[in-house]
Amino acid sequence: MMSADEKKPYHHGDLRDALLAAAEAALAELPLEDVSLREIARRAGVSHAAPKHHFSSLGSLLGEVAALGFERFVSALAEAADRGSDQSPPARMQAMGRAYLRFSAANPAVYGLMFGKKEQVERTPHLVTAMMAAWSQLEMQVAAIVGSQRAVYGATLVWSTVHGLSTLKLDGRLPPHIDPQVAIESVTRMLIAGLQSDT
Amino acid sequence: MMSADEKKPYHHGDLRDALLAAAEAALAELPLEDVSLREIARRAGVSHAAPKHHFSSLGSLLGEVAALGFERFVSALAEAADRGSDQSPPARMQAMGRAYLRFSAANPAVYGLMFGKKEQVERTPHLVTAMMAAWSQLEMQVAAIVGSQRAVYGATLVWSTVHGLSTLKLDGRLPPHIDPQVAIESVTRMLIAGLQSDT
DNA sequence: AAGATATTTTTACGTTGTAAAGATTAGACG
DNA sequence: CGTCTAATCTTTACAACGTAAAAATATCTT
Repeated sequence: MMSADEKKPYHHGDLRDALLAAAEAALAELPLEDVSLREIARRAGVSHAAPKHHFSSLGSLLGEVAALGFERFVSALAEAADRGSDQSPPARMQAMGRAYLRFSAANPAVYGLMFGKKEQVERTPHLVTAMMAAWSQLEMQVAAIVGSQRAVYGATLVWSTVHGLSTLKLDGRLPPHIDPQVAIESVTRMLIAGLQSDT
Repeated sequence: MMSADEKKPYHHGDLRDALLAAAEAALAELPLEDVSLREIARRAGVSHAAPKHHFSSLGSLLGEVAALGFERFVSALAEAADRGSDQSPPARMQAMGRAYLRFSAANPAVYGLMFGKKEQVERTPHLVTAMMAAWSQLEMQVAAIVGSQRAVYGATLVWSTVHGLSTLKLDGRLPPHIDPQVAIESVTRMLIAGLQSDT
């Protein structure tokens, strides 16, 4: 008995989810370097070695957090695309660009995990499939603009650009006189022009 | 007496440079997470606390390494631009894009430091000025294509894209069927088209 | 030559990730 | 209903880290 989503079925509670939640909370509050296994365990109210039975290492825990991040990420972009489903493909693309930047700004630490800022993030199978889903989503949107032939490198262009802008901003590598909110608009505009010009 | 750039003026040697060299060597051989202060000191043949008098912390040492990296980076791009000084601005731009990717591929760890992959990299004054020099260089090249009016956001587009492609590649976030060597060509081509289309 | 100063080592503390051994409790089975 | 087994959690332990302070050593100045 005792279905998986009820609250305290076991000895202490279903620690696995509690640890993932604690990890996300820690990531939201602390600098990335301070998000340790022991800190996460502390927040979940268990001893520092308790996570061992649910995650073989800190890396596998963070890998799972990154995978969940990718899933929320895909949802956020899909929602943006759906909201503009009556618009032209380029307009949808621009909406997705905005949503992308909004996600990275709202979840800087998780975004960092997703894109490999922390070395020790394990490539969980879950993470790999979530990454692939994100890529497929983008490629489809780009295909609607340039055709499936050129979608691969078109998607590479788009993702590189939006990811680059996000990370430059998050890591403080953008000159101070540049407003990312403004930048994303002009950048996506030029981006789409570049896509369309490619015969 | 004893000018600053002569070799062994002090007690043990000029440790400062030795530490910087040891750090770069360690970065070239070890995963970023294993590049510790103690490991660097070990390689320089001194005790683990010796660096304290030359660098107040690991972060300040790495900050200096990043600054030196930016200087080599600027040189590499400048060389690429100079070699094509008889070509059109767009062709120069493309050459710089190639050089950019080549640098990041040849110095992955230092590149990571330069762009904030490791949290604890201190924003040394030296680092800040080196970063600004890199930005100015790019902005000038872009201005040659789109005019100084639109150079700011044009440069943002270009840097975002090339940085994004570099990091996606270095962090293994690019789908396996994409060849970065090929990608940089088509990406810069579309990029330049996008720049020029922006009226 | 001797004192002052800069440099390096030794020692120490609190932190981390991970492993192994011990305790505790839930679920299965008789 | 009681006992046994296996999963879960805690305790304990170890090697590594960054940083600080104290002790030692060599250099520079006078």
